[in-house]
Amino acid sequence: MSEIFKALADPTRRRVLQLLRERPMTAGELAERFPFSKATMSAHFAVLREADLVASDKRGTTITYSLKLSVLEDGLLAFAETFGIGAGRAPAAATTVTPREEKG
Amino acid sequence: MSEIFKALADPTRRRVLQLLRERPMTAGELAERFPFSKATMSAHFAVLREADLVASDKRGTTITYSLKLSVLEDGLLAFAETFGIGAGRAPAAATTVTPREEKG
DNA sequence: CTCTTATTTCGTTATTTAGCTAAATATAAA
DNA sequence: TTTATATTTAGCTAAATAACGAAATAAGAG
Repeated sequence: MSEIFKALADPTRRRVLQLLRERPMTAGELAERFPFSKATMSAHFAVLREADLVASDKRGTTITYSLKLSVLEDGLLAFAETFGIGAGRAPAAATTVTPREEKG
Repeated sequence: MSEIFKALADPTRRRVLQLLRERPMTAGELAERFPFSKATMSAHFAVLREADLVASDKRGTTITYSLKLSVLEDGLLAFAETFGIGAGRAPAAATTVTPREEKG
């Protein structure tokens, strides 16, 4: 959960995800759309991979990234539901919050 | 947008929001439910305030925090809709992403 | 005014993050 | 093998973050 939100907290990474929404793209294709070095972009890709928000497919020398929309969707939905937001049946507010640490 | 996700990226802050979902609570009430100093918790509250996810009401010497659920809801929904997630009518993927910086 | 309580702010420290350049790796082509 | 291309990794710096204890602030009680 934290990893997803951390990934989404950076505008560059959000834009990468938006680009991948249109179609899968290689690391280079993505990188040239941003004013940062390829190394910096590679680090951003790593964060997105950590959060499991993208899949990477190595083909020869190029790596193609694609959006794992279902992971993003499930993550956001799961969080939203704990607040009774969105589709969920708005679980009663009485449920005491479990003050447990992440399953990390 | 970044500020909301940054606020949500920390598990302590997510738990604070969950607690506030039940009822408004003072800074002290909230703080005593966590294993951190009041100063540290105060900093977390500041981040939540920055993101406009909580309202603070000063009454005498105590400050009562309450969840601004609509801000959380609108924020998540707005983001989700750009991905065609959830309620939204799934806008066509053809829309080119605007590579603009945050309005911050 | 003084004391106590509630909360924040200040000053410090350790860790993480985002950016860079340069170097390493891996694959394909010649 | 050498060269070129695509990408990541390594090493660095500056800035941000999360934590602490101590000091400051604000307000009510005596």
